[in-house]
Amino acid sequence: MNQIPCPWTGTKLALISAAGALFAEKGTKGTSIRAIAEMGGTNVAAVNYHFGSKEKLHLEVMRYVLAQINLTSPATYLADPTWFTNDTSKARLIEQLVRDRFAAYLSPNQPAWFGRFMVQSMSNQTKSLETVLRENMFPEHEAVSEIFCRCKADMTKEEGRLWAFSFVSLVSFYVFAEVPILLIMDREAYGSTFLAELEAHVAQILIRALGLRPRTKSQEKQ
Amino acid sequence: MNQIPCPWTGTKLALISAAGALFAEKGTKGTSIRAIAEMGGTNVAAVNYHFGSKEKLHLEVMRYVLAQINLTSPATYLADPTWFTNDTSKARLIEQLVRDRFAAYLSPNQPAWFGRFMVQSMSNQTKSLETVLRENMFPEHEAVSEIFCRCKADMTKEEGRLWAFSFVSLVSFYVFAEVPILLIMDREAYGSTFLAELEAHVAQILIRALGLRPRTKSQEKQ
DNA sequence: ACTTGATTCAAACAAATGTTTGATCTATAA
DNA sequence: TTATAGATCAAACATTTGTTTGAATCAAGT
Repeated sequence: MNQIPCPWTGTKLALISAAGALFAEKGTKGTSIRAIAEMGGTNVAAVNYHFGSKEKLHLEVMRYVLAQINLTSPATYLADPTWFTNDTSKARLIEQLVRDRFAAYLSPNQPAWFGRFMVQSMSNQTKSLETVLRENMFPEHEAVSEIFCRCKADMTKEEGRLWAFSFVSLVSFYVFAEVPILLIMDREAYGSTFLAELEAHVAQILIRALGLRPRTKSQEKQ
Repeated sequence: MNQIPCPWTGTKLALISAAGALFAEKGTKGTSIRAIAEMGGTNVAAVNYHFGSKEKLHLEVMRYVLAQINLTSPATYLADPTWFTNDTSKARLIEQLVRDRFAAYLSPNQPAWFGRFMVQSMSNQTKSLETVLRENMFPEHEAVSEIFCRCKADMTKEEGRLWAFSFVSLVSFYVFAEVPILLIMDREAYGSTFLAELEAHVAQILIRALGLRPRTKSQEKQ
């Protein structure tokens, strides 16, 4: 059978997976190269051989995660003007954006450490972070801003950016504050029905705040 | 002159301040006791003498920050039923809540490391975190939930908790993602006028999402 | 079989880590 | 002054850290 071309295979992939899981749990500083090597089923020297250093491995894990989550690019929606023809359609787009994010970072289909790893990486100022921000996050954020600009009349570019921040914050909070949230809600983990509730809640806030005409009762039921 | 009673003085205070600033920047694991001692103007042994261990110092810094930010307890607003008499008043309460949070974590009056330190502490699961959560954050969150319950008809306790999460997320994102945000907005730091814009933006989202009657144009001008 | 280049490994390296020790300093009270 | 308890300090402790080294192993090509 044909092999899907993937830049991460064998030992490199094993190290990235191990490092990702450990970085997510204990932080970059908190996990040793020895722990990574052991979980990856290889030797202490492997990390420096394959990646050059611990920090370069960290950068590679970030790239790997961003490639794997395969978030539908907001620019895709932007290219289809039919989304912006009426309020109902705009509302559906917002729901879709929220659904995409939840799927990317909180879906049970994803390795559990994806979300926490990104949060850990975001909250520490490193060169790796700035690199990844410029490569991936900035263009994505601009696209989301543009979407919000088109969803509400008289919205400036700058206001659009603030809406994009609010959008991201509402979703990523459930990754960032997973521990306190689960403690407060008295749950072991995010279940799929709970995630669906959260998704609906977040989408509703944005849709109403944007002043998009809410769907009728019958549509809501469906 | 009378001295205000404060459990943190002298060397202990110097160590807490130094540790807080360093923890905020580099994380708990990323800062050494030696660095803390040097910045605190004392010796390496001081940390273990005054606090017992690095982790106990971390817990003490959390307690210190929560005591210093002196966030107006949401329970205070809850105790005054006049807030909930009409939509305009409810909207003012939401604005007040947002203002309180911004003042607590992003105001230039506060040491710059307060916010980043709390974010760092929240995103790593430690015993210290769980202790502080139970001591301070849980009751506070319950109060915020209750406020939201009273701001919108037919809101269940569980829905109120989700609203409280959304409220906290919208504000704390500007602390958590300070680095990316400043890069995107092309600024050196949060200025007071920019903070005012953010405050207004967040408050507006919540007020509109709650369906509270927006104030009239003349009131907005004022 | 031999060569070559890439990969793996055990061992060692220097530097940095959190913590402990025992002496020294300081201030208060007898 | 002397005694005492608390605070500070330089030094040392045992681990752990990221990284390097050089030999061993493997796979593929000639």
